Amino acid sequence: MAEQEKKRRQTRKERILDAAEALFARHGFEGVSMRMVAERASVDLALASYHFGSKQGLFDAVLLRRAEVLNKARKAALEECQRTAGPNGPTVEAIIDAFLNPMLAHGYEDDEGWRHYFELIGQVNSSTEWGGVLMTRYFDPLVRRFIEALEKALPDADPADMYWCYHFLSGALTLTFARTGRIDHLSNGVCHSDDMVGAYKRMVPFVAAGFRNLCDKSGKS
Amino acid sequence: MAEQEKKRRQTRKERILDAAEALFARHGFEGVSMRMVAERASVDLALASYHFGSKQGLFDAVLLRRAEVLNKARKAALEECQRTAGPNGPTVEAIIDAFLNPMLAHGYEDDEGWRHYFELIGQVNSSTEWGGVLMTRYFDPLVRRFIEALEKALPDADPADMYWCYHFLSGALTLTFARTGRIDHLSNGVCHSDDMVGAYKRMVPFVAAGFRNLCDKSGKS
DNA sequence: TTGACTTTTCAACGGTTGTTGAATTTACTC
DNA sequence: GAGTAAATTCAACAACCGTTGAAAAGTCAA
Repeated sequence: MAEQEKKRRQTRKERILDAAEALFARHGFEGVSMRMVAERASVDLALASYHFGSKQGLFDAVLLRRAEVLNKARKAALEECQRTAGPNGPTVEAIIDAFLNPMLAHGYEDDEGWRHYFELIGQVNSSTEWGGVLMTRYFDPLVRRFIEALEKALPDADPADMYWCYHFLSGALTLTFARTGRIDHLSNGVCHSDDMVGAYKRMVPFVAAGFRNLCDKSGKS
Repeated sequence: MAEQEKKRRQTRKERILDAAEALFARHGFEGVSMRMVAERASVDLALASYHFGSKQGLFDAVLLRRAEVLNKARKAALEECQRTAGPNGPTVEAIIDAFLNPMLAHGYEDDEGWRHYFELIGQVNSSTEWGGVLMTRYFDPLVRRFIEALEKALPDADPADMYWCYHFLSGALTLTFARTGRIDHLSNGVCHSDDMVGAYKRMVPFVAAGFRNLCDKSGKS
């Protein structure tokens, strides 16, 4: 009973979040009006302000909602691959896989919400206005734990090299999952933005090779 | 005389372009008003509409202005490295270097205009709204020539692998040159977004190793 | 200086923006 | 059913938006 009531209450609120997510992803923060959100959510204009305080509050709520889910999934994947690893800890590939796989597990096909969310992340991540603060607040704490794991897998790596390598990974990752359609045009249909499995299977060895080349001093001259 | 007059005419027009470039880079297309541009350029509001037709026309002009310069520099660098290469053509590293070096040559330090431009490119590239069409129109024709060169350096590569590798490169590149400040926060000051030389020196071997790992079948099992 | 032209300014248009206070409806407890 | 608080609607605010037509200023050739 209280369940049914809660469902109803969340229905409107989450409809607003879903609508805002889709619109912010496509048009950016300033390109979306509260009226567009309200109309898409089939809701009165004033309701979004009531629930989230302001347009900025709505934007933050959209960003935070799935960040928590994704962080939990990544944390679990990292701990899992650390538990099943040998005495030397997980390999570079296994750590990168634990970082990427949770995104694929939720977002690689039907789920419209996650697709919009990654589209939004792609924009926020490469925005000077918000990229420096929002991404830091939401994702960096866990990212540091992934980098620590990588430092164990690549013992005598220069920390600066390590951070730059992660930065390259971050750029490739967010652009790919944003699914902008660029690769479709460039490749004349040979590759598809929506082929997340194909992208994922190539991204892991690509960045792993990059990490190894820069951060693995043991096998080099 | 006609020179001096032309200087004056271009002064206002280019002041508008510079102002728009800086503002679009930071706040995006919708986040900038013609009044903001006019004020920053110390110019009447109506003048921007007069010179560029519309806000969209101004945006396109900003994007196109330096795209032409960059494309010419890249084209020259590619042809130069092909001319000085051996009979087998240039190496992967040399081709990637020809792609990255022109950006560094202009934008790695003082030049405020180029810094704003790369900041803008970072946003446009990862935008679903414009990334698919604008970047294609302005940059893809030359990108295809770079990919052709890479296909000669990596003869038996799967074209799909090649396009995905370039896509990863594109993501890493645009994010890095956008200088969002993310890596400063993440690394607690160990790395700096403004250290373009450091980023460049690491990016070339990073992506070259990725290309080799995916596209070089000759040396693998 | 006259005349033709481009550039710049001024003022204003209709339309959209985010937010809010008050009124209304809904949900649930006692 | 009365009472309470949350949820939703309505109407309106002042501020800002991009664009434009007409007037003014500037430029240069003849």
